[in-house]
Amino acid sequence: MAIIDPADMDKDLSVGEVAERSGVAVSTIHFYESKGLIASWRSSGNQRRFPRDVLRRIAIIKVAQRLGVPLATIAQALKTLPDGRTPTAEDWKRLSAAWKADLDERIAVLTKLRDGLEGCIGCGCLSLGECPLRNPWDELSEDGPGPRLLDPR
Amino acid sequence: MAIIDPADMDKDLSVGEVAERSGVAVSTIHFYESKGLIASWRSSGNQRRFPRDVLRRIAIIKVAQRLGVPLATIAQALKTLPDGRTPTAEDWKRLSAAWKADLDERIAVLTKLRDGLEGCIGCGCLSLGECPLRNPWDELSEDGPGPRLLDPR
DNA sequence: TCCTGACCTCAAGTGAAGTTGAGGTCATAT
DNA sequence: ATATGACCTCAACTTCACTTGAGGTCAGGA
Repeated sequence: MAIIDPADMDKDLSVGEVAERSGVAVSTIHFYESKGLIASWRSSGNQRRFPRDVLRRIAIIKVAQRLGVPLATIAQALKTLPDGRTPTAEDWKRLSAAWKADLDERIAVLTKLRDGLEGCIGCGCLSLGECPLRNPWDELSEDGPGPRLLDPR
Repeated sequence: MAIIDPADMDKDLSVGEVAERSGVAVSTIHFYESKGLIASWRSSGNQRRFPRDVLRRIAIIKVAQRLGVPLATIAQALKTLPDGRTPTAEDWKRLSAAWKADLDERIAVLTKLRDGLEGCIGCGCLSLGECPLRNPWDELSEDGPGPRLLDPR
């Protein structure tokens, strides 16, 4: 396959074409489909055929991942989009605004952590019960009290 | 065992005592030992006995993890500390300063990402090759060019 | 007709940071 | 004497986001 005939521009895409045009591996596309992030129909020979909106969906997935959004959350979000319709700028605005809020919060958490660290570099006590670096509840609280994994990703 | 006899204050600690005083699970202590992050000797009955400096080491491990440092890196750093000697404030200063630099950089990366996102929320193009959100090399470059996982943790 | 390349499925492996479980030992309290 | 609780080892399981591999199908070109 050498040159794309303009008449084919609105044809659906094979998995290899999607891989090439989106920059993700074929296996990743299979994987995303298995997780319900994207959808396809099958050709007569049982091959996947993807509507073109899959490219935009994959773009959204990849950006969201850079923002630190887990795939399961992305899947939720993508389910709010009409099936097979290319996500509009409006859709993107809605999704990305939500993710930006998450990102803002993660930045805030890390910044507080850094400030706490700054104060503690000189101190060095690290005592459980006194050191703000060791006790998440104080100024560094992330998500309210209660037992919680200390994972500030 | 009810009240700690002050005369026992300089005794080595069992794994259960370490767990209680450090706030981590016994299984985690086993795991850290298997990874070389901490060390112990064995009692006559083949039980682990930890020198008291293990508490401070675990404190350092936990703080480093909050900062996002992987265990393998922490292990490297801890190997620069004399065996069995409680890490001094000086030691802590050295280690934490290095980790703070990492943290600063991660905050910087996320901040750039957020700014890029801000610009792109209105745009919505997401095109591979044009959108700064999709192309790590531009203003958002993390670590120089070359193929690289897009994982801004 | 045969070969090649793109595609298919399903299972298993990767790595990080542990957790869980089975089966066994040891010391002490009743 | 026995039961309890703390400890021991080793293997397998967990989650996330994929990748790798084995074995098989299908369409087009020489």
